[in-house]
Amino acid sequence: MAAEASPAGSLRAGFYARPVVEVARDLIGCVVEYQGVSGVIVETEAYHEQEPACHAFVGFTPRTRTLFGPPGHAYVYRSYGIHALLNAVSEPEGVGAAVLIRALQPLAGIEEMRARRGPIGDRPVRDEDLSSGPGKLTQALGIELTENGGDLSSGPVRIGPRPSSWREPSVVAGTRIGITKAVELPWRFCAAGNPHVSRPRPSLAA
DNA sequence: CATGGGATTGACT
DNA sequence: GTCAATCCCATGC
Repeated sequence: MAAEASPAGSLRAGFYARPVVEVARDLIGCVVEYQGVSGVIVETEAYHEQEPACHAFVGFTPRTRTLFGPPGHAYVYRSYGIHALLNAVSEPEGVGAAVLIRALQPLAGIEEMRARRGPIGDRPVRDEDLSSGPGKLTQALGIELTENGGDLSSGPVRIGPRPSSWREPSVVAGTRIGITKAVELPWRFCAAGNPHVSRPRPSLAA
């Protein structure tokens, strides 16, 4: 389904209140914006409380509180003690599920992203490496744990519909990255052939 | 209260 | 290819 915009330019809450795998696929091509810096989503993964790779698998705890809350809110958590990872809470309230935003194609504020990200060693970060990973994109946008729980249609972190300049992207599915449980589920979605997708690139077509 | 494990990244052999 | 950094929080004693 096409992403429906509200008058304010963000996605409607109902967009997220659907099966999380559908939301993950449909978020490809949508825009994440934070304090004037933005990018088009080119890679996502779905997580659901009924499979063990999802944080919500353990049930309702202080950590998973946001995951069980209303859809259309941000779930931001720290990974490996270093990186903040951004998710969009999905499914109806009471169901623990979210879409991990894994990569963006920079849209606005590219120099600000480069300043936050680089340099690596003595070189500036290449455009295709600015936000080609879940930790990279939150660093590039400046998103931290304080944004956990924010409303994605009215809060500081916003997700809006596909830019009019973008055609509907061709989406490729594959298995999720960096997990040790439920590794077989094909719940990773990427914009086909897009250079801003993280490694490894998938090969299966959806 | 102590321990252990990450939905990652970048540096290094 | 290997490996460490470093924080939150779930789990177990």
